[in-house]
Amino acid sequence: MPEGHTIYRHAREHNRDLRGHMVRADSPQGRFAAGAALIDGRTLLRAEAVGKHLFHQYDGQVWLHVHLGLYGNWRTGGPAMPAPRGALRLRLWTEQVWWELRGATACEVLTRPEITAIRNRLGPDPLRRNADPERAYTRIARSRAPIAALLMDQSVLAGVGNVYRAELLFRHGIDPYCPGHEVTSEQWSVMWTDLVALMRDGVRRGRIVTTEPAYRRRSRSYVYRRTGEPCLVCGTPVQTQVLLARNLFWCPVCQPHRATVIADRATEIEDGPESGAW
DNA sequence: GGCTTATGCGCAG
DNA sequence: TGCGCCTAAGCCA
Repeated sequence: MPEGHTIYRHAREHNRDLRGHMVRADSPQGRFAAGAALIDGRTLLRAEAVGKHLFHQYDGQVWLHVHLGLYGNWRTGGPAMPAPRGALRLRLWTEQVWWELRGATACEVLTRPEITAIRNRLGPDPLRRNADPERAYTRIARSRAPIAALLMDQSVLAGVGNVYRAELLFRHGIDPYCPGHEVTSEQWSVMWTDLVALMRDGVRRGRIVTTEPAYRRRSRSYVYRRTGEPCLVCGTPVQTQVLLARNLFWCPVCQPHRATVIADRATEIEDGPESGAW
């Protein structure tokens, strides 16, 4: 599931497999033929994830930008490369390994200024060590938009998708419709710390798991895609509503309207007997 | 095997 | 606001 943790893993694996190697590239589907021709035969200097964006830097000032969108996916294997199947947008390979890209929203060769422009429009990425949570909070604190919408806005926060959004709000007892400016600095600080831990855990596992161990056998998530099912904590049916064309999931009891209760719940979770697992 | 739904985002209008 | 992307997991038969 391509939220930030997935892209971060891809970048890490591309560095492991391709960095420092002369990389062959083609586009059996033909849609990226010109771009693949530009990459073919160059050495990968570095792969890097920023939010949900993946960048490859090749020698000769050639940059590849990939955004998986909803359907995109990478597959890998090697050394023998299989015959092309389906709409295969891009293949990258060396003597030892191959990578296949299908269904991506964006797959393009860009110039350095274009790469910089993409990076500049992204908010802080919780998976990056130097990320500044205050940059996100500045946007949140001056917005009347629902916090659920702000968390998905990649210019506020980079790498968070629908799953982390829903689960983070549940874990902190926050009503998804709480306006950004009602979220206090203290609350944001706790949420950010939790989000960093959740996303790092996602990188480690290769999947999103947000429930505490006590609930984990019943579900990997508290509310995401659990419409109508009982809330793991209080039993109330999980609610769904479409917000900005995306499904929003929440528990109306555990996520009361606004601030006061939030601190209590966050503490409860952090002090839980199983919290060491994070 | 078929059907439904989905993690995202840019674009048309 | 709704569509296109065109894959894959999860579900049902």
